[in-house]
Amino acid sequence: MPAPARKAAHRSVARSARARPLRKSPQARKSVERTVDLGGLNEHLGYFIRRVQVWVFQDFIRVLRIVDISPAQYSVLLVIDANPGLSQAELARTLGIERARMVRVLHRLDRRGLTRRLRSSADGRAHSLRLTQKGQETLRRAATLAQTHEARLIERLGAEPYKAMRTILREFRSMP
Amino acid sequence: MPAPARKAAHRSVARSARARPLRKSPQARKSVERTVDLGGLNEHLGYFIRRVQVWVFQDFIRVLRIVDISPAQYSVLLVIDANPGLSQAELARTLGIERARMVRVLHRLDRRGLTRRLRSSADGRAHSLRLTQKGQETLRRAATLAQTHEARLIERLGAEPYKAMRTILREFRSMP
DNA sequence: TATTGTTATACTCTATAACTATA
DNA sequence: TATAGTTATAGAGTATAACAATA
Repeated sequence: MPAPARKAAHRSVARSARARPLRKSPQARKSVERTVDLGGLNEHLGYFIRRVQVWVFQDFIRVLRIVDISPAQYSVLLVIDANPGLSQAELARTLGIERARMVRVLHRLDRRGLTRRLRSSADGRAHSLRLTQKGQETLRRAATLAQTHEARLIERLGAEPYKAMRTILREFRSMP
Repeated sequence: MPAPARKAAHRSVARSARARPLRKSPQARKSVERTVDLGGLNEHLGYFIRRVQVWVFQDFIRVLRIVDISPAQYSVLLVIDANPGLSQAELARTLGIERARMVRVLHRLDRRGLTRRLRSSADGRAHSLRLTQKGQETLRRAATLAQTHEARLIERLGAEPYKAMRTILREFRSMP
């Protein structure tokens, strides 16, 4: 359910300190550039959650570019793989993606030959979702790359903080 | 730098268990609806980070609807307030928002009379950003509401996990 | 009546390229 | 040559409403 990004762009905050003449103007404005104060933002966890989340998506997209699978597509493939035959509505509710949005996501995966939509035998309205052979192969390749991404996240957060966040957030997920 | 949402929509995963006849079809498909397996997604912290982040934005937007301030706008107001006179480029880099995107954000805040863009005396190219009187008042009201949101997040995560994540993520932020 | 898949509309956000005016 | 502000464009995501077929 993410917002893919094409390229790593955002960097901000900590810019690589580059040596420069550093003119002594009244406020020495230029030298301040690297130390902008976040102000009250420091008191909002949501801001920092957003920053990590953006980093995660950018890294994920970069690492999985070879297979051209976005975070949203990856989540869809994994859930179909784990629940063959489930419907679009079930899938959408599970991942928190709008039903209307899911239609396009699946259209695209179908066009690429990664998924199939069969008429459900139990419910005439519903589609029964499956991965194709190619879909399973692509998922396998994607999963390997996704592990690389995960390793980078662990390295970046530190093993202990990573485990701590895992415990905390998997709990959060199941809440009402 | 967020993606505002109009209304709380996403719910998914844990649906309020509703009593139902529960027909005993071969796979009892319907009863499965509430227990769709996330599969390999369980091994990706990024997925859970994304879910909390979405919750945070939705809650923030809902709580601050009275003042009509989005997460992105709020972050912009806070940073300008803490660094009066900074330029658009500095602001954009600090928050990880594209320079081009920042133009529109500030246009809108200017139109609402919350911010001002003055010509910088030090650099003829740059704008010197300030909050107006109205901007400061709006920020004050927004900050009060944002504290309400923060309290909800703490309640939702638990005080200890909240503090733990705060420590972890504020560290993450300053990394290269 | 409610749900499923679908189409359509409006808006936000990201990424990119290009232009101008300054430095 | 590089940077600041700007405009424009393409694509993805979100929120909503509405519709036909089916339950």
